[in-house]
Amino acid sequence: MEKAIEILKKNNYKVTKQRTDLLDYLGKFTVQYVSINQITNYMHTIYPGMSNNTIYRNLKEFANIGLVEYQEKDKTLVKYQCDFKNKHHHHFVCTNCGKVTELKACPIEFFTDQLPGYTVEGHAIEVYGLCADCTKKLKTAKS
Amino acid sequence: MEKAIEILKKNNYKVTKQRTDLLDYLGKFTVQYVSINQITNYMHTIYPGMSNNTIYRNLKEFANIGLVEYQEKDKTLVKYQCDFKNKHHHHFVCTNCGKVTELKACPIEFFTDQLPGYTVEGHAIEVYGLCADCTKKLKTAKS
DNA sequence: AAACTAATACGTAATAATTACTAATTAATG
DNA sequence: CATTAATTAGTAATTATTACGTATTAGTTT
Repeated sequence: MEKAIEILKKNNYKVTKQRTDLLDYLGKFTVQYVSINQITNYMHTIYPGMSNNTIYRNLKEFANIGLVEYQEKDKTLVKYQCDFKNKHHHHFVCTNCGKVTELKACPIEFFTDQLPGYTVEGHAIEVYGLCADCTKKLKTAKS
Repeated sequence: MEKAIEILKKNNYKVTKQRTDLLDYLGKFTVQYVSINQITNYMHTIYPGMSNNTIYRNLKEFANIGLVEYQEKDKTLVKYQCDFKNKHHHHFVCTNCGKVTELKACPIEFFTDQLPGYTVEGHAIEVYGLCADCTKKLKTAKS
């Protein structure tokens, strides 16, 4: 979590105990998402009166500086950054076990190529299905 | 709207006046999204006591049979199907004027190729930026 | 190390957005 | 036109998010 603290400081955010505890918790979720609701429940065990505002604001700020990623399909789910060296990437989400796999290649040219004169500023991509493990399990279950 | 009614029937959905009126209204939105909230307001002018349930359920059903498309980024926005001949496609959304442009090519192989052993069931893609018109306008505005 | 200050958090409430559920209504079928 | 299964109304509950004034605190300065 040292890296997260550094990034906070680098972006002129204060390092509060609420933030470090939130980041500590989020750090457990790098290959799966966790619901904001569950985060709130957990944080309330440490800070019983913690404001929703504080949680929502911090998650947004963390996302802005690349510490946290929201799930595209369901914005009530977030996870800790899984690749600090390549913050721009997309995810495969297993619909069975929830495991998240980072996608390396990003084919944005595919789209920019068919949009002459347009200014492409951003894009969202997310792929769903069964991870390799779940594919195996479900195949053998059928046979 | 004849086509929409046909598709409803083909999928064993009853053709109610609420549905036809809803589809009539949605039909105005093929190149831009409309908020569910605005839809509700409009429908209430025709059916003052119309239930939220009815609107949400119908929108979901319409989406399932390809009559309606949700915006990926903001699920409170929907639009009428813009391409019945190629229902699987993605959208570019102009962040300035809201205009939606259909993307033709879909590079899903890019992702399946890097996911050996996985079962890819679906994906969501959406591209954002300025459409050609808004790009021009904003360029000339600067110069 | 005390004081300062801008950022952050609290506490409470309001607002959206969505879903739930039962009774009443109605489209489609024969 | 009678039947029935699907659909809708009406009402309320739940979930998710935002708002805002006050209090607290991290980081800085004196």
